Amino acid sequence: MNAPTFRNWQSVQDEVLRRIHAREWAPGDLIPNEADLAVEFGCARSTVNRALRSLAGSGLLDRKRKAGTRVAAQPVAKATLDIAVIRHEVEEHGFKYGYQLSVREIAVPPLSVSGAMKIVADARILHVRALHLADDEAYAIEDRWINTLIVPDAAAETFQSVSANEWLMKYAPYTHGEIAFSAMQASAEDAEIMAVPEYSALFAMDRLTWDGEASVTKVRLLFAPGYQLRTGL
Amino acid sequence: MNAPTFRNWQSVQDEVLRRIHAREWAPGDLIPNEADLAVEFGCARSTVNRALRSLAGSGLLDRKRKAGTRVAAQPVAKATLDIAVIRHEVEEHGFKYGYQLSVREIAVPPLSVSGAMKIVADARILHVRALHLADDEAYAIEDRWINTLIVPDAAAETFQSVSANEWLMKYAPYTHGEIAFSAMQASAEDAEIMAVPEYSALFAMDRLTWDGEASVTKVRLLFAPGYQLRTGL
DNA sequence: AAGTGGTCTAGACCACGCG
DNA sequence: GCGTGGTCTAGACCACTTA
Repeated sequence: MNAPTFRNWQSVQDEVLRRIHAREWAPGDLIPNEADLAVEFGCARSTVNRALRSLAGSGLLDRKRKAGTRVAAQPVAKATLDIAVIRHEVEEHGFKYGYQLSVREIAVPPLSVSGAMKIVADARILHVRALHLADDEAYAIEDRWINTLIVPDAAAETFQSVSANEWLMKYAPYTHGEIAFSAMQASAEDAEIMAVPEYSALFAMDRLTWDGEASVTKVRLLFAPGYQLRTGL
Repeated sequence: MNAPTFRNWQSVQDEVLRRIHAREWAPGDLIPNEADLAVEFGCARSTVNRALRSLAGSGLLDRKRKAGTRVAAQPVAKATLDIAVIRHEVEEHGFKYGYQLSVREIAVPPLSVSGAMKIVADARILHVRALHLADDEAYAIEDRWINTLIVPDAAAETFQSVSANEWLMKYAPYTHGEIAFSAMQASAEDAEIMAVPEYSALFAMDRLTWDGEASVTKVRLLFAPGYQLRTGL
């Protein structure tokens, strides 16, 4: 029954997980502090800290100075999604990637776009629409507005062979952004482009990225029916 | 031009971000090793390590032993989603939460379910269907199968006042799981339950959780039209 | 006021994986 | 082989928060 010593932070983490799982530490319970656990586990406090901090990061523990560490009563599952360049996503699934540019214009965006991007309502910026294909079938429609005041280089790009999706990832760094997922009915136009029935349910991903205070780009990706965004828990 | 010293790992991280952003370190570039950076920044190597490890975790750097640290050429954006209990989600938006159980039965699941859960095809397990409401309007339909071999306590729960969604979060720990998001057309039945037009586009979240080798529960949540899953980047 | 987690340090050893 | 990141240690100081 003598505890083996734990030699690395992952084994400490595993042991903590085991105790939570075995209900030795039930949801809501206060667990021993780092110093005590370090003694018990036979390792340095920083090792315990690393393990517990990581678990707190994944939502399983709630930590507060002075108050101590508690097992989360209602663990909020944290799922991490990897949002890659579409071409890579398609090729990783073993399909042939295709790309068709349909619109490239300098235009005044709708108010919903200029408002979200915090640019003056009558500013003319770059608008790009394109279709991404997997094995010659529609994969996703990209509808994007690019703030050419912030990314002037984009104005020189034709986006005929390299998608804006890919180009921006490489040449337009951002400091932060927002992303939203939803389900949308295909418009008549979208349905025709994708060659799917009208009112099909499409998976929508809306992204808005910022460079400091200035918006970089706003994009809506509409994925063909059947698309799934997956990850582990 | 004399470099200020960096006193904590976040300021080191900010400086590294600045350099990447300013293209002093371009995508694909090899950056100095930890020891050198520690000297330059006037801090301990472990501080630099913490900063770089964190950036690698968010996909902005690629690190390999011996090969060193490179700025990611195609940064894969990592978005972290917080999947909370539905009741909390609704209440946080300021709505009144409601819940209606519609089905609670012991039944043989369809093959798609028993297959995914890796249970024998004719096993009878617990099936629950329920509607979650926000301000008396349909918010989400929950359709869930619970492996009562693994979670025997669930068989004693009526789920009449506490949703399975909430109960399981508290009493059925899991070691890992999978989650998938997609868009689906509302079936006639779903549309009626939610009081929305047939074929509306619904946001679907499928989750399957495991306790070691055994499946715990499989759930599909269908969210009413308009639902958005949001997060930062 | 005092206990807790958050972080930094300086040094050390190790595992991986290029060359 | 050997340079790199990955990690551990023992000790220290600090910031936050609760009692």
